[in-house]
Amino acid sequence: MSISTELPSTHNHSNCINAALTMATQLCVERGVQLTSIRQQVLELIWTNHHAVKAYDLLERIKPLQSAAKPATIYRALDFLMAQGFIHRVESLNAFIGCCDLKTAHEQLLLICKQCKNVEERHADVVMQALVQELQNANFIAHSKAIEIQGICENCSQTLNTEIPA
Amino acid sequence: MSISTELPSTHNHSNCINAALTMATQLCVERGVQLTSIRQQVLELIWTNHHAVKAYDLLERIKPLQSAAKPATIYRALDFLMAQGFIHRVESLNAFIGCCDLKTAHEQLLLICKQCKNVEERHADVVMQALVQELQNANFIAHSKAIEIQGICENCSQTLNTEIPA
DNA sequence: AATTGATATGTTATATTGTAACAAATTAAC
DNA sequence: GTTAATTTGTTACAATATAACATATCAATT
Repeated sequence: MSISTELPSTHNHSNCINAALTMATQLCVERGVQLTSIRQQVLELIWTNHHAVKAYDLLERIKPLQSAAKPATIYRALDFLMAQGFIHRVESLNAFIGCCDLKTAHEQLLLICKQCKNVEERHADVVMQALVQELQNANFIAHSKAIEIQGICENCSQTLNTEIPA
Repeated sequence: MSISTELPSTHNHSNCINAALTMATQLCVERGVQLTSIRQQVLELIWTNHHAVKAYDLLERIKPLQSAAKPATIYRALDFLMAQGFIHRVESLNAFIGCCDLKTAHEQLLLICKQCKNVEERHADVVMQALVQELQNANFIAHSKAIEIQGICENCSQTLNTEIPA
């Protein structure tokens, strides 16, 4: 049995990378902050695919480019990218993904596929509105919201279904 | 300025502890699994209050009772207690809390107060229903759901409001 | 161009969180 | 009582993250 570890073939990933980098560059100019080469390299490495990436994997991957890189190098870049909203931390994986929606910067739903490791970010406005209402009911002042769902994505469950004989 | 780190005075915490231990004991009998003394002690230590507790803090706290305790001692007990649904892992804190709702065992909303460190578990049925619908829309098969909100709880924001002069 | 202040990076060391692997002990079932 | 399964002890280490301080870079002003 083969297992899908890819996104649908309709997905042209270079579009994702280009859009993210262009947008980040533009926003940094607007905000008067510096997208230094280390920060840009880390952002590009995170955007290698739609998997969540671990800090120490980033460290290994950046070493050919930045031979002096140490853990702090990566964590500082990650802190910057998170502060700017360019990436998300996936709490349940201790890992990081690129943010797919830099314009609205809503906090969103993360669908984490255990099979292919892709993480999909969804708007889920209905869920978010219900959540905001519930937080009001609780008189809770939210600073950050993380909704992380672990399971099997559509693509993987279809692949499994069609490849396992009855 | 004083800062509240307590629950409202209406809260009688020994009720929480007793209920949790009684229920856990009963469920272990029903399920034919062993609530050994280590496991029970860890569960009690988690229920010391409504804060999320870190594994290594539990290790320090259990040492007077179990002098041979090592990290694995704690992590095994935590694994057991999670498998039985007696505790939750708080992903965004790398910490653990007692589950307040052993009967229904719904996955719930965690409200994490940065001020007093208490973690409140809420049913939030509307949110959960919206979430289930959204997951159906996405054709995502969920195995676990974590909704973790960081912020300031009702009690702390009231305390702050009344104690900071205008 | 030199000075300054702010920001970013280099570097070392260490803290924190979590697991693997195998031996020994305990418990439950026969 | 013997056996099989489960639990615990123990050692070692892997993986994740931060503290602290030195150095370098950059941009704005003298």
